[in-house]
Amino acid sequence: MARPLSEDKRTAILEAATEVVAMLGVSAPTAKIAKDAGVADGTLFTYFASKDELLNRLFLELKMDLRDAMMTGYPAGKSLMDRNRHVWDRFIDWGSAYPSKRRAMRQLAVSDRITEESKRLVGNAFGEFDDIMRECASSGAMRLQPPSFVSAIMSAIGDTTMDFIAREPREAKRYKKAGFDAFWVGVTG
Amino acid sequence: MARPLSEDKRTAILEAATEVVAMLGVSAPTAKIAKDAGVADGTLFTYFASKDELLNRLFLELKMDLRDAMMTGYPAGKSLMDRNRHVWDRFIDWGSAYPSKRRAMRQLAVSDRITEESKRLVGNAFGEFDDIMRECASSGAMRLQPPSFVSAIMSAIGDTTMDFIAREPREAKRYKKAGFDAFWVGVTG
Amino acid sequence: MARPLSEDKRTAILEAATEVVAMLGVSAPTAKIAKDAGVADGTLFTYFASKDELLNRLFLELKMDLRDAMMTGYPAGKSLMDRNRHVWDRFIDWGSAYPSKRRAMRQLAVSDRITEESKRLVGNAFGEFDDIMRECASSGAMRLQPPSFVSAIMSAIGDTTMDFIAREPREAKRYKKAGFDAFWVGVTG
Amino acid sequence: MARPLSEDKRTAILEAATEVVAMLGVSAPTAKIAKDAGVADGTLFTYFASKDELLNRLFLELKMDLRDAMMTGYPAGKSLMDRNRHVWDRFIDWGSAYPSKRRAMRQLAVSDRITEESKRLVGNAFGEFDDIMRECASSGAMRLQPPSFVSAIMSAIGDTTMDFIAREPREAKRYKKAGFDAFWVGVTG
DNA sequence: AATGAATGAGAATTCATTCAT
DNA sequence: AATGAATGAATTCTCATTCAT
Repeated sequence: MARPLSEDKRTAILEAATEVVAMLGVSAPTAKIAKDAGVADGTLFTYFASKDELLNRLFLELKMDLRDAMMTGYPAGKSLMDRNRHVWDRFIDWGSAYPSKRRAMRQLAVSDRITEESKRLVGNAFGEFDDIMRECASSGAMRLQPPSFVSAIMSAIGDTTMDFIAREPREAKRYKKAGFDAFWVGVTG
Repeated sequence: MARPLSEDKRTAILEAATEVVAMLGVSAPTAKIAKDAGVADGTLFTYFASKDELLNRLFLELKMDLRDAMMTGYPAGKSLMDRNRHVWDRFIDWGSAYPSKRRAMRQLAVSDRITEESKRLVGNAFGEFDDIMRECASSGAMRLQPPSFVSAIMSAIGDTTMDFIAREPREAKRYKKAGFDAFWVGVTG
Repeated sequence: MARPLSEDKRTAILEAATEVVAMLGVSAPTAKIAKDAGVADGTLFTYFASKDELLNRLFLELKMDLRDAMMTGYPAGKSLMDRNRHVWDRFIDWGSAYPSKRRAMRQLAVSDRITEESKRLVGNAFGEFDDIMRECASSGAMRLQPPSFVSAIMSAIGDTTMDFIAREPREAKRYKKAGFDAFWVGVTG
Repeated sequence: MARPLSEDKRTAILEAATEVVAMLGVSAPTAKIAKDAGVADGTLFTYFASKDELLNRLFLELKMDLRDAMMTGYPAGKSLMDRNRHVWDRFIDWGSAYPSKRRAMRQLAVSDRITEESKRLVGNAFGEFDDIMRECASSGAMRLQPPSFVSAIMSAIGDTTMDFIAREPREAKRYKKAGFDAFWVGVTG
């Protein structure tokens, strides 16, 4: 091997892609991504075989990043609500701290370029939340629903909450609490 | 007058656009839309000055269509929950009956081609739901939140619910009820 | 015949074409010409079979208009120089009075859409100037040249003169005289 | 560096553009220019950002080419008439030798796609002729005119002369002399 | 491996002309 | 005859991908 692939370049491409996709959607030109990443147009394709591969990979990395954020410092021994709130808080904080990641993720999620395989992989990676959700929904309105549904509802309310926080950052705390309450009461109540 | 602009053609273009945008996103080629609508490439532009105008108009029409569906048969005199459930049911039914409209609407909603003006118009048109939401949230976790937040949460949970129904149509009834309960309890509980 | 062609409409189209071609060149859209003329897009084609026919006809009309202007009040009995100056003055005055006609004529003249036939017709119509030019060039530098060459030189100097007058209208008189002198001395001197 | 921009390709595009614009005017399709230049459609746009840029650049290059031709071998020490005739001869020879360049230049000159900036640049480049023209016109009919007017008249007579030479190449010598005489006498006489 | 020029298949419009009304 | 909607070929420019250097 003449020169090994550089992890730095790969990361730079993914980071540039995050910004550019957040801004321009999935139709963002690879040339712009390459330029913002500080590499040549062609170089992008030595790291990702095609634009679709880049987008799918980006989707996965963003999702993993979010999952890691949500699980960091997970208070395994604490009460159900504490654990749930931990996940929720990390979720909202991640989205507030990295608005581009969130916007990019959303663009990718509705795009037809994300393969079923990618979605499956993400589903697996988020499987660990199913246990929490199962526990949450052991009684209440969600009692008979699959944990993935509960999980999706949390995600949906979380997204909405982040939208409002993005628009009114000063009310972040209030929305963050209200969103969680709506979810928690709705699911366990 | 020569040939008047044909309402049929306009509708055909919007319907074709709905399908094509649902499938391919906002980057769907106008040529494909025109072809599916059964008109010539150029004809599309006598009905809509540009692709952006078409997309914005489509967004508005879809939103109005949804609003009308939600308000049809609104049981003004009934209990808050009945009225709320009416809106919810119509929302879910609309999304289930017209999956393309729903998918197209979602593509448009995240796209940067929808102008602020369009969003404002939609906001106005959905203003009547604010009153309902305000009433819903007169007590409970959402007590101090703006009605638009409550409304957005209902929309988010509804979307999630429709996703699951689309994937498991046989469980439609169950998801529809569970989604509503999660919302209702979460907001009023 | 149901309704006779209207001379007014024909004239309106030609006048609109003059303005539009002056401004946008021969690639000016027929739709714009029609609109400015106050007629429908299709109507233009009942008066002129094609855009090319319109352009050629316009070219001819403009040239005839110029020729008529140059010959109006021609002082047949006066001296050679007086007659020549008359033609020159009318030429410059016409161009100054109708800058659009002049610009349109120039656009048409360099365009590949004017047929040889049109050019021939114009040549014939300007044939009467050949006699004058022949007389002018009976001695001097132009002695042995065809009158059409002398004529073309007058036209060229005239055009240049009009360009400068258009740019510095206050110096109109000076340029007009200087241009004539250059021509007259150059040809007869 | 990867493949450097090829001066050959750039030149090929400009040469193809010269021919095609001479033949079809400024509305000549870029696809035809690219094809004639032996490059792909898209390649044209890596050398020129837009068609307008290509046209402006072509205009400049043609003008510079003409200026260089006119100044090559300029007999600085010789008499005013000799120097003037030198410029004239080179002018006519250039136009006769490169009829496409001349036609293209004319198309561009009347087109509205040439920017004021381009015209200004050309004006500067031809400024050195002003000195010659000033000297020419130090007495005679043009005594009180700006050198640019004298220069424009030379250009106009030259153009006319070239037109006639193009139509009757056998009389080239005669027209060339007659044209010069008309100019020279007209300006200095 | 890295570069960026080269490619050519689209993409959104435009527009002369036709034709239903 | 007049209208203006309908047509579809043509146009400029973009962009994912390839490949010479």
